[in-house]
Amino acid sequence: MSKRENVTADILKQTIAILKAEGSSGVTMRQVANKTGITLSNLQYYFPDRTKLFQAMCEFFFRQCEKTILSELSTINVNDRASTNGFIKKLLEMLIVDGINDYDHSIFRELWALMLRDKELAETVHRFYRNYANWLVQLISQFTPCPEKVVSLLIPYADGYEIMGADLPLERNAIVEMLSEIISQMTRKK
Amino acid sequence: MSKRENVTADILKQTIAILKAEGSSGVTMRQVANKTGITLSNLQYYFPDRTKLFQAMCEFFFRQCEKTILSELSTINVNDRASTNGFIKKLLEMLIVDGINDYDHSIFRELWALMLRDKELAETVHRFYRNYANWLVQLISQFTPCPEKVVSLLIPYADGYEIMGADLPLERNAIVEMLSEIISQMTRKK
DNA sequence: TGCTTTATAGGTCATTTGACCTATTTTTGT
DNA sequence: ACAAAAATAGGTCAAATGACCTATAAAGCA
Repeated sequence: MSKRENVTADILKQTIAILKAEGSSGVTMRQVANKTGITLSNLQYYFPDRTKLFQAMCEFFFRQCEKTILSELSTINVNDRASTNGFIKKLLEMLIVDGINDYDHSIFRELWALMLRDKELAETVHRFYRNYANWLVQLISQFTPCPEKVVSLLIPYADGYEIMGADLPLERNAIVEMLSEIISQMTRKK
Repeated sequence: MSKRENVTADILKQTIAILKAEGSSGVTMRQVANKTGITLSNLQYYFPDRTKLFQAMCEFFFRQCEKTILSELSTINVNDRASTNGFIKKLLEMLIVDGINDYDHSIFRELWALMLRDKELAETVHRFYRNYANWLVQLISQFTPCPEKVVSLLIPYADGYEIMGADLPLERNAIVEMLSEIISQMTRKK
């Protein structure tokens, strides 16, 4: 890896850490430089302005996210690829989590707000979601005849559940059970 | 209404408008004062610091939200309270919308981010969701034997759909149809 | 009417911040 | 080894911001 790649990776990691800890208004050029252990001028050499830093951070974050998702899903494939129900159950256990237990979730919340006023950022986020959806459709298509339906149900639900799942009248277990039933019914019927 | 109530209501409306237009970092004491047409000092007389302004805005916003939801739902009750399917379909049409078409949705995104670092704000948001869920359970209980399941499915899904529904493999119509089927199946089976 | 409370106005101050600018120093390629 | 490019450092500046402070003006009330 070149110097440039190393330093920029360091910068972007620290940027994400600050975004998580202090929110978007906490991400100042000076804060990022300090946390990275470089000078402000040096940071500005790599990222001339704040907007470029944010855009780069966003792309870096999603690349990292994709890795995380892939490695998490590889856990499933080993054990439960045999039965459809087993696979779906594992998938649900993975997707339906409280935001408090999800390290990346705070970053998503920040991006959902930031993308409202930054079209380039918005496009990056939407591109991630489209990739994620397509990729999950492919994965699931071995287990159900209607992968698009399952994915269109699960992804939005998982995002919403991270936000306010703790305030629902049903416990997580009951919800996972419910979704599991819904999906197996979909799979049988079609 | 007393002077105080009038002025504070004006202030909070403008605060929300700025939050929507420019995000949380755009909400400065001076901006709010200007938009409201009062001086900075006068604003600080009503809200001594930024934190108090945010907390008050959040509560004001949710009060306003509850009114909106109630008036929207009163639209349904007149026509379609007769058939369960009709009611559910109308409810879905109302809940499953793209965030871009929902005026309040930007504010929610800001609050989801802000509440990560403000416990008081977080409690206010969670209280809103709990109220909303309880209230929707009550409303739906006339139409289904398992209102908790329906609500636990719909609220998180609606929030998630506003965020990334546009990136799903299925069109909105197909999704509304799918959810409608899921709910009527729930209602029949139990 | 006069007195007290409420409301409004103007100003100051230390800090923070992003964007520049101009040296040096280090690395790279020849 | 040396010229060119890449990287790092230090400093400046104007603008914005939250928090205060003090002085009027308006309203409410005795």
